[in-house]
Order: sequence, then structure tokens, then C-alpha cells
Amino acid sequence: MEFKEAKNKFIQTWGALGSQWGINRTMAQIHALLMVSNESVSMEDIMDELQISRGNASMNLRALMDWGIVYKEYKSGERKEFFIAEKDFDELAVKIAKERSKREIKPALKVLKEVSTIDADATSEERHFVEQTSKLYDFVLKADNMLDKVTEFKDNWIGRLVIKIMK
Amino acid sequence: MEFKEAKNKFIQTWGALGSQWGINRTMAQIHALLMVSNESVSMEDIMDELQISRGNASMNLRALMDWGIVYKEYKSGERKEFFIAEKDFDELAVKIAKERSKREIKPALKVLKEVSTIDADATSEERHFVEQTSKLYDFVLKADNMLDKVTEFKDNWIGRLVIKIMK
DNA sequence: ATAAAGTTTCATAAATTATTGAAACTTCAA
DNA sequence: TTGAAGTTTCAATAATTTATGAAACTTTAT
Repeated sequence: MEFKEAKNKFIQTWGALGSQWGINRTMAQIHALLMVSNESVSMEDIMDELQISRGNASMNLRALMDWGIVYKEYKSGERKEFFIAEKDFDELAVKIAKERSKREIKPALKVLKEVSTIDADATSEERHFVEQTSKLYDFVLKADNMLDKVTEFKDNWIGRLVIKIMK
Repeated sequence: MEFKEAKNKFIQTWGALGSQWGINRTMAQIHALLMVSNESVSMEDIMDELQISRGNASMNLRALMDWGIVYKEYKSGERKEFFIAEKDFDELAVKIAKERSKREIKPALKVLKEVSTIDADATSEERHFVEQTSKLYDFVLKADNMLDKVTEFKDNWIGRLVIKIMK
């Protein structure tokens, strides 16, 4: 396989992986492109390489910056803006985890709390509902807390974690 | 909030959470319904409660069974099939993790391996590509292994993990 | 063996999500 | 202050994903 083919394959794969995990394809592709780029990349270059429109590029770059995993770079002498990706994967994982927790898990927890605290009538159906949703609340809370804890290990947390788990 | 409202809210929320994580909304909703149900539920009941078609119900139930998180139950005397959800959340998490690893992470790893082992020409661009994709391969592999390890803790792995992390 | 009840499949339709592209806006150099 | 280069926004459109429903298939009781 030659370089160009490999690069393209990587971008496509990363894009597909993203879309399976609730991150839009183009956003993941732009991120992939930036990750493997030596130099910072202009919006023009991104549009050109991924064959996407200006609007699409602009919106997804903004989203990536909102997530804190892509940064703008201003080059002196150049008017244009350039972009670079967070290349520390541990940092990347932490940021993605935090962002998704904030956007998706926290709101779901709120609802779980609400529905698990209705005052259950005497019917076994209602008691079962309250029991299950309470257990689920505890479970999701624990899982989410784990993500928070993980963010305290700035340095290679997955490595440490694996070592700990394996004893 | 009364029971019916709470139940509905829970099903909607679980469905939304699912769709944000790459599991289709109806599949997650059916799972939610089964989780909070006292008794096993027939396909008719599911169709009725979620207001979905027979085909949709059938396909998503099949998917849930493929994932190993919903089971069929045959009641003696009844011709109809009934369904129940895996209600052990640890078991549920393990099964979902395994399934997604198999379907999504493993294939991505294969591609990462391929593209990271092209013989890099002398250009710094190509060397950088190989370096980055190699590092990413190691990272994803480690993360995936962690999921595998986690499955060895059948009993309340998240709890143990949190304790370990917190020292 | 038959037919009624139950279940699955899949081509088509609907709904959702992502993308385009052109207009509006911003910045900067002269 | 002007206008050219650069950037963002968003209504319209395209692409993708999901759902429908009717036909085909299977099972079971008689």
C-alpha cells in the first residue's frame, strides 16, 4: 500500500468509527486528517482533501474546537487560519469523555433520578419500575464517576488502569 | 409525576441515549421497556406500547437477542413468544462492550495495523503518518484490551474499578 | 393435511441527519 | 473608508438511517 492510499484509508476508517459512536463522519475525518498531518492545515486544504464544502468544513471545525480537540493557529505573514489537532491521545480521550458525559450522560442521569423517585403505588409493577430505575441510576452514576476519576490521571491513564486491573 | 408518565419518560430517554451511542432508538426503547417490566412481554405488547410496526419490532428484537441482552421465553400453554431483558447491569455492560469491540474496534484496529506498516518513504510527511498511526494503534489496542480485561470481573466490575482507581 | 395463529423478511416510504452553497458578515491592508 | 480576502451562517437539498406493511414463511392444533 502506498502513502496516499494508506492516508485515505485511515481517514475513511476513522470517519466510520466516529459515526458509529455518535460523532459525525466529517468531523471525525477532519480530525483524522489533522492528526496525521505534519503541519497545520488550512480550511482550503481540508475542503480540498476531503472534498467537502466550505460550510461543512467550517461547521465541523467549529465543533472540533468546541470539543477542545482541535486548535486554531495563526501564522505570521499569513492572513488565513490554520488548524492543528490535539495529538496527545490520552488528553484526547479525556476531552471526548468529558464532553460526552456533559452532553449526554448528565442529562440522562437527571431524568433517571426524576423517574426513579416517583412515589410508587402499591402495585408490584410500579415498585419494580422504581427498583429498576434506581439501580440503573446508581449504575450509570458509578460509570460516569469513573470517567471523571479517569480524567485525574493526566499521564497515560489507560496504561495505569490496565496495570491496576491486571494486578 | 405519575407512573405512566415516568415510564414513558424513561423509555424516551433511554432511546435517545442509545441513538447517541450508535444503537438505534427503537432497539434501545424496546430494551428500556423490557428492563422495567415485571413480567415478560409479548411482541404485540411491545408494538402496542411503543406504537411501532410488527416488522420494526421483530427486527429490533432479533438485534437485541443477537447482542445477547434480551431473551425469548416460552410460556407453557401460550403459543406466543415472550421477551425478557438482561437485568444484571454489569452483565449488560460487558455484553455491549464485547459486541461493539467485535463489530467496530477490532476491524478498525486491523486497518490501523495495515496503514501503520506501509514502508515509509524518506519524506517527513510519511514518517509522521506512520508514527501517528502506530501510536494510535497502540492506544486503541490498549483501550480495547481494557474492555476485555473488564469482562473478567463478572461481579460488579465498575465498583471494584472505581475503588482501585481511587486507591 | 389443513388452516389459523404467529413470525420474519424486505422493497418501499418516512424520518432524521448531514451537506451544500450563496449571502451575510468580519478583518485587514492600503 | 474601501474593498478584497477570509469566515460563518442557515435555508434548501441530499444522503443516510430507520420504519412500515404486506407477502412469504413457519408452527401448531385438530
